[in-house]
Amino acid sequence: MTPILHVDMDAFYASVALRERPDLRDLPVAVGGAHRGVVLAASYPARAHGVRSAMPMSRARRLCPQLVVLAPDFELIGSVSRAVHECFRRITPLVEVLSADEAFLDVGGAGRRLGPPEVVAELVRATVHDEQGITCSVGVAATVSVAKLASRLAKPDGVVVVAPEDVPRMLHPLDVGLLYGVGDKTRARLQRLGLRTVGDVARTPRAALHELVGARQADHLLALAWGTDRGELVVGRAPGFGGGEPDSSMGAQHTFGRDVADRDGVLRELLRLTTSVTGRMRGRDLVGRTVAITVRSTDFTTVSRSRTLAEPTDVTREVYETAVALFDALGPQRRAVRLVGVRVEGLGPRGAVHHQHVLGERERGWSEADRAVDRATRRFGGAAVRPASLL
DNA sequence: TCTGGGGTCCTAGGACCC
DNA sequence: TCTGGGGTCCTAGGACCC
Repeated sequence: MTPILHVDMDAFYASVALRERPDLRDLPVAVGGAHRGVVLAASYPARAHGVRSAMPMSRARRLCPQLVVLAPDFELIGSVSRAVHECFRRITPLVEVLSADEAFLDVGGAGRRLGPPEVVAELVRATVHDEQGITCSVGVAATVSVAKLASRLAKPDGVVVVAPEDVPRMLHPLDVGLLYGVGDKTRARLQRLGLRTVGDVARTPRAALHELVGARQADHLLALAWGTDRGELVVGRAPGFGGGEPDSSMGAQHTFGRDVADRDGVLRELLRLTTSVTGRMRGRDLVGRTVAITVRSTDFTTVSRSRTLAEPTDVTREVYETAVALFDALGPQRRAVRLVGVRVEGLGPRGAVHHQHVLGERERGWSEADRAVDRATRRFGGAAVRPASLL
């Protein structure tokens, strides 16, 4: 059994923002959209007022009227994230990146060089703090899910080590909602049946749990509840954060500042979103076969529709026309639209596509037009070239 | 000014095929 | 002609994670 570290930045987006604004350090700060947005991260003073991430910003402001709201600087966040991942890889090459601010480190090999896991954990924390000026917390355990729980218990700015023999004692009193994969809905379902703690789940017969949440989820929960999930890392992982397999879908969605009642307004946004998605696809030489749209109405009801094409594509025009057809097939909108989204699924490398038929004149023309736009965008920026209807 | 935006995975039914 | 049984693809929705 090799020790695994789970490293998790403390209030990452907020910490990055506060690095630029040290004058706000002791004030309640939230990063997120000021309008119709949610809290992406809350500083610890803000948390003291009950502000949490994923909370609507309007609610956060009610809880804490003096809350300082900052817009996220995604470029800065991305560069700090890459730098932090680099710190990890200097300590061990065995890094599985989970997201911008989280990773697992297998320090079995580094142990010989650097010492026992708790010493390596402190080394990681000191390095990140010295180089990036932000704090993180580290959990140490033999499996990934226990390490992840341990880092949570270590927050903020600490280390928690869980020895294998301590796993049940440490896990079983915890709320089931802390298990990876148990969100609000599953937690409520389990609670209705009297399963409140991890220990309650651990002691439930497999067959009974199968009935409750399905076979797959049941096996998953039992493994987590006993701390017997995987102990090997998938090095790389998380596309965009450090390699790994390409995405299997790419999409974009937008919540309107004010709900939109007219078709043209929705289609304009669909075109903007499609342009962004297919541009990203071409940038990574990916094509996809299934086009999906999401439409959320004023009353928050959300529908999705998808259509699989005969051939994979990265052509803006094709994806857009499919998206419009899917939208129109919904019929006249009875309620104003709050959000629309476009997603292309079933992605694969462009080179691997064998065309069943010779590309028609029309398709080839649009494909070349897209590439010309991409070149111009690279040279002159995104504002330089855009569809006429977006001007 | 209740409820963002980027994803992944699972389920379940129907079509279709052998 | 009392009706199997997989496997795969497609679609819609839902839950979850960061």
